[in-house]
Amino acid sequence: MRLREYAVTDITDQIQTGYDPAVIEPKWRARWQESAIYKAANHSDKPNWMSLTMYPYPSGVLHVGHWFAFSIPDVFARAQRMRGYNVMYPMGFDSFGLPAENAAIKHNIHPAKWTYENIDEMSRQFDLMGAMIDWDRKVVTCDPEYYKWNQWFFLKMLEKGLAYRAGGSVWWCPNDQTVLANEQVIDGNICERCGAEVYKRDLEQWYLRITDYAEELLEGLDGLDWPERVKTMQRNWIGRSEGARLSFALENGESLEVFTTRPDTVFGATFMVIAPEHPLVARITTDEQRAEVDAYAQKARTKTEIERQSTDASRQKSGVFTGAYAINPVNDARIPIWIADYVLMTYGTGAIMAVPSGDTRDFEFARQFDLPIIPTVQPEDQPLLDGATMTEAYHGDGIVVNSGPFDGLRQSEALPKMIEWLGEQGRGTAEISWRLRDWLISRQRYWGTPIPIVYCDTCGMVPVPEDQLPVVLPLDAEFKPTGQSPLITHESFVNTTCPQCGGSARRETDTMDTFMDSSWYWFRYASPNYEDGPFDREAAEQWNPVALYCGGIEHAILHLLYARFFTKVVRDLGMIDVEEPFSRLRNQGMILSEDGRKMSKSRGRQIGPDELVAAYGADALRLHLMFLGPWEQGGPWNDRGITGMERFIRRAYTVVSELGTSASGTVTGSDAERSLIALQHRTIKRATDQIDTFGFNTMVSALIEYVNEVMKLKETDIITSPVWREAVETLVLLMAPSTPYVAEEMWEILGKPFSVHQQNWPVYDPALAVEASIEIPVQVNGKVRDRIVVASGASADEQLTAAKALEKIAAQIKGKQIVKEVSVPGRLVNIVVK
RNA sequence: GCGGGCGUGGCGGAAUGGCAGACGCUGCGGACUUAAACUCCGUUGGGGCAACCCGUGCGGGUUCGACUCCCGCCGCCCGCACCA
Repeated sequence: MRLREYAVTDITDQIQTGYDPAVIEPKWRARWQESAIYKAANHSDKPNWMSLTMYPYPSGVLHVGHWFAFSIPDVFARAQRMRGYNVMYPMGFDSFGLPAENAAIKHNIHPAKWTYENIDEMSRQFDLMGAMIDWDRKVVTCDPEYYKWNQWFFLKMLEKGLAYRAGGSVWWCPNDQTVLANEQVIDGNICERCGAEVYKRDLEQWYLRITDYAEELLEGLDGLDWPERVKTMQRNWIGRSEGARLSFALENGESLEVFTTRPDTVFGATFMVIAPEHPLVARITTDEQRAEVDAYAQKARTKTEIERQSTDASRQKSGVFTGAYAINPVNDARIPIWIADYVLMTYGTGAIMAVPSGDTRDFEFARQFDLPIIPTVQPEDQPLLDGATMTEAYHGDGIVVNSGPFDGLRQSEALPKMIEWLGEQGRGTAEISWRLRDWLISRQRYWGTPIPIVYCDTCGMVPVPEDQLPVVLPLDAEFKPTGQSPLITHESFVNTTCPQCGGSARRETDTMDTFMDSSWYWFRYASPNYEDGPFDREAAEQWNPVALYCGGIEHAILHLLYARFFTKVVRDLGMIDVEEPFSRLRNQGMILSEDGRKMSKSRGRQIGPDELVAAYGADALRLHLMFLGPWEQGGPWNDRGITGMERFIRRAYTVVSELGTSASGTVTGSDAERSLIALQHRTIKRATDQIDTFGFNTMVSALIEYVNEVMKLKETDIITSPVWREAVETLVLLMAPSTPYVAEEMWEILGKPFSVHQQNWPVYDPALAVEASIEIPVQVNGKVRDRIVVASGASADEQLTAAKALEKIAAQIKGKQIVKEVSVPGRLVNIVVK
């Protein structure tokens, strides 16, 4: 209804220009739907190209940030289609998740109702945008037909030992009332979703063994055309460290295992540090030290992770001696064992050998508690290091000292030899340590996929058989946040029979992390209604790996790492032969509100596209979003420039409308014609190149410049030439991906058959792009003093001669000595004088 | 602390080592109009009447020529961060 309102105020305007988005946009939207031109067949004589964009959460309405994220990939998809690909631009909704549940609690509306209503509204807005979405492939993850396959994947992973249940210390969000995966905790202790402070709890939960694929997930990054930033973030997260595991004998007969990346410095290990939570602590602490150790361990437990890991300069190392000693395996030195909170139980073995001469943290600790320091690497060309006087640790290369048989070697040579030697002695082995932890997928919430497990009093934990899937999420549950899954109180869901013995049993009531849903959804697009599995292999092979994936940087680790993991699991299940899901990744920047802050719904800072579409049309809004700046950069929203885009469209529309039958003359081969052809081909090249490099802002510039030039020519004789017609047709074709509605309208005005979106992209011909003559600058001492017009293809000498003949140049060089003459054909002339 | 990115008019931004500020917005002047809006034309980095001079965060360097490359700073943003 809103769409109509604008016509009243701008009615005179339309009479003048004829361009009326309020009329043409609904017209073509209906036509596209009727003719189903955006349906992507799985098979075609053209190469397939899936242009995937991270599907949205159905939060309610699309704001301009969504348009930014979705309309620009649409431009790309449309261009790819015109360039000869069979393009699929699918869309779906990531529709399980907390906001639905929160809305339910707050507004007393069922999550399902809320979710499906939002999906309807957002689908409408996608259509408003003019996106070439093939809705027949829509994926909605809260549909039982979809989440059934989440459960199926879970069971397959269980069979393969990739899913397991285990107890442990896990992150708990008191606001969302659920546990979280490590990846969902940011800045040490903040919930990625809601921003609340999270803390650790000991709970038994379901995990997926993503660590089995750590090596492959790391190596696979090298071959991907992804932003370097994202790859770096994943590498950091996976955190591979090469080193060795060493075993230190204890005086009670046990041994203490440590992981170190610097086994070459083991001769400099003067004490050990173990995490306060380390299980050995209780057994090795001496009676005299016990009170102090217990007090420290207790204090460490209550500290938040962020406090413990803070590296503030003000913060000093703390720790307590256990009273126990370990034996350094290489020199039998008796060294004290301390506990300190700078050693984390969650990394390595939870214990370290401390080498204060080579590690900054150990150095600080040694100085703090007056522990000995023995240098093991002597930097070359520097005074001899002395443990008593060193002011900081040295971790560079140098000559090995104080290390028995290794003295005199270079540190870099000693490292592998030392590992080998330790191995021979049975005191250590080369080892690789990872920062990556297994993926915790249990959530104590309602609006998610039920985990298909049954607990039977006699059989224990029993997976729900495949043929009984899906385990349907009951719609009549009480979904209030209690810290337990709301399903617990749903008697008819919980109480079931054991699939093995038929006796009474209880269902698992936790649901899955919604990142499960998004870890394979794009496979589903290939065969969205397939019933014999998550996807039809043959169909999926037509579209995978995904040629282009667009989405926000915020998923650099979370979703993108999980999706890569799932792909490798799917491959190992023999379901499809794909190594990596997304060959090419591009991240859009974030559109902020006008005051530069995040466009959050709760703070009312969302800018809705409907009003803008009503006022300017979807085409103008699409152009405006393209033109804001580099797509990968984003920035604060403003609508100031949108009128410029509207003007551009009107000009194009005017040129097309006035073409008529004027261009029915013959080609004369005039300079004007040649010049227009050259302009046309240069513009084709610019537009084409800029699509490939995601330079959509400069692509729009190229189109605007083209229209502006063409507008000028409209007043000349050239409009009788067929060259003119071709130039105008090219304009419409080049505009088609960016402004799909008006391009379609203009194509019709030109008398061309439906649809402009099924035409071929104009082909650039370098030979035709050359102008007869060009203007180049003439510099004296690097400063532009004048310009000359030369025939294109003029030689360096010809340019120079012409330049010197210029009055201004002659004046500049008069009475001076020419030191050097630079003449670059087609670029410039520079005369250096003194 | 480590890693990455960025710094250009009033604003968004553009520039394979070759005319800095394309393109758009805004502003200013004009045409059209009874008037306004729309549209169209011109103009719009600073200084100067002009010739010219100064200008891409700061300081050096390489080069005939540097926003671009190199070295050293300053500032902002992002990621990682006691990971052994």
